[in-house]
Amino acid sequence: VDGQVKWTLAARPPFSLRSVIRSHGWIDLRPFAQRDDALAYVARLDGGRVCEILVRQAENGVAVEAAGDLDAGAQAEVTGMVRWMLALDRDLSPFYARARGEPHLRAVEAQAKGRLLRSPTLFEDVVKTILTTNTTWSGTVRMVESLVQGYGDPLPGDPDRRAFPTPARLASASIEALRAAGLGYRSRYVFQLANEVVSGERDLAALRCSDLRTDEVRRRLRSIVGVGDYAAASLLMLLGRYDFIPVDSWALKLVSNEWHGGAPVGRDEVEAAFAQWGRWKGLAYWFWEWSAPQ
DNA sequence: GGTAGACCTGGACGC
DNA sequence: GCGTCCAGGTCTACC
Repeated sequence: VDGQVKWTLAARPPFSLRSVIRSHGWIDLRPFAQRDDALAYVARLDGGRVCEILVRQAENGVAVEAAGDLDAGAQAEVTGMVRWMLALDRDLSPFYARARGEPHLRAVEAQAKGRLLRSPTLFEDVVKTILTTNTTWSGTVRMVESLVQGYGDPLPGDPDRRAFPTPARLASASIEALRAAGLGYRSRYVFQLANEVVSGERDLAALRCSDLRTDEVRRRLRSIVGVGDYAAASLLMLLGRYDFIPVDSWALKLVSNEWHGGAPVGRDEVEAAFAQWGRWKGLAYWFWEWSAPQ
């Protein structure tokens, strides 16, 4: 259509785009997509403009490409988004130092594992996380797809692709409409969160700043209706706080096979298995190379 | 502070 | 074919 802007961003080494993309399932959720070796994302910028961002591995970081004639302000906004989505500045050196002594984490440093792909806004990640609970992964993919198609702003030139819905757009929907979109009982949670954000009653952006204690961030996340222990731990991981393990049925299975001979275990056993990792507990769990076949 | 029951939905499994 | 169970859990109502 119109022009393209291309620029590069440095990452704190070691960095691997491929490892970020594979860090968890988020890449399968719209508006993320994978295009060959590139990470694609349909972004909605501040003024409401929608554009596609393409990110590729570069020498010491990533090359960013955005369609359309972005002015300096828009370009700066995209830069901020990409830095956040890929956690380009994250320093994992203490984790890597400890991981060197652990055979089950041997590969993390060499493959630059540890960064988790995240959405540009915490709102989007909270909604997506709520949509992972008590369902299958294919269900999550379907629900996010439905939300984006139904309420996201279209990409000019390719209106089948859409940005993630804004809180305002979701707040202006109805619980019934969201339920009909396939969210089931979770529609109430998404609707309420969107309304809290729009009214200013809930400041998710504030949770991104790092000077709050992890306990306090966790308390605030848990106060979102629909966010329980698992979802809060998951979101804390995305925020770079690894003190809690997102214990789901899968985690129970893994720990049971690894250390308990397949006997049923509970949340406590999962936490205990990784307690020695302290503030790196969540990462050690997430990137653990399990010895038992899954 | 801890634990049954209910909850949208669709895919997997047993009969 | 149909019922049942359960999934990357959480809420609510009761102890």
